[in-house]
Amino acid sequence: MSRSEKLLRSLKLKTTPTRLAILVFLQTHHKPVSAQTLAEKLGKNAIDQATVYRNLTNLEELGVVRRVELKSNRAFFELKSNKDHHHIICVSCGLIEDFYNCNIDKVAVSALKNSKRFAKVSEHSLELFGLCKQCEANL
Amino acid sequence: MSRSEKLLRSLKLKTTPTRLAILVFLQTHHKPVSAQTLAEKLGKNAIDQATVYRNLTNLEELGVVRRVELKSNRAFFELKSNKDHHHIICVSCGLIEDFYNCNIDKVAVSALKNSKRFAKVSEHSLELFGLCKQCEANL
DNA sequence: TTGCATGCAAATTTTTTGCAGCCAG
DNA sequence: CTGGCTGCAAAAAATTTGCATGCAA
Repeated sequence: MSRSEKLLRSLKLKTTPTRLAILVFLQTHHKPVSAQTLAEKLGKNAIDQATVYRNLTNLEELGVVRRVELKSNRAFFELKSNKDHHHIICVSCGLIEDFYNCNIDKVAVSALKNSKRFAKVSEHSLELFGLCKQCEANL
Repeated sequence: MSRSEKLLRSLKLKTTPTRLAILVFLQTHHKPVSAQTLAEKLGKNAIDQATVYRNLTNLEELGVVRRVELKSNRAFFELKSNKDHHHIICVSCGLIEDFYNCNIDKVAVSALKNSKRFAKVSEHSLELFGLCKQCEANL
């Protein structure tokens, strides 16, 4: 039984080909993917976009998938990993890499200390935007 | 001459009532606003949404306005301030507060150090999500 | 068998674009 | 006067929903 299949079991979701394909794709591509890309790239007999959205939404609610905002009007999705990681994105070519060590705890504590109305921080989003070496060289 | 008017002058944009209204609104409400809200709330004779988007896009390109991602499919916009600030958002009621001290430089330097392909970081996005005291009390 | 999942189509929601007329400079 | 702005309407893009059928458990 594959890793994705086990995951579905543990989530008490049915192991359908579609769902499996989506999970495998996300596990293979270690970077955020748009719903559109998923709908297109999944096999020859493309999977319906509605199904893609439904599945992504489900998996997000179950805490398996994270919705990432990377500028543009599109939403991107990726598997949550145990490591709290973020992205560094090239504004010129769109290259995406992960990075770690965001040191958010200190920031969150300090933010709460300075706030009168907030009680706690449970999540955060953080993306860095810049230039990759190749794009910088071509400027 | 108002503050907004001066700003428009310095940007070499024409001082039209619409543009002025948008800027004044953003300067008054110190928090991110959706294009929809702007289009609705601006005076009795609402301003066309296309115009709102066009202006927001212009102002963003000119570096005056920042597009903020706050979950949901809508984009939010706010004036850029000289201070690099971020938001802490209540996931229950939507309350938004600003916070400062995000200490991004260290994070960026460390991310670049660990990356083989990236040359520099020029921007970043960071939002904290959590619960405000009131919502936590009502849980 | 039974209900969760899927495909298909259509509805929503959000943002962009074309075009003709208007107005600030 | 003139090019940049605007409103209106329509197009495009992104996401969600309804419904009948299909398939995993």
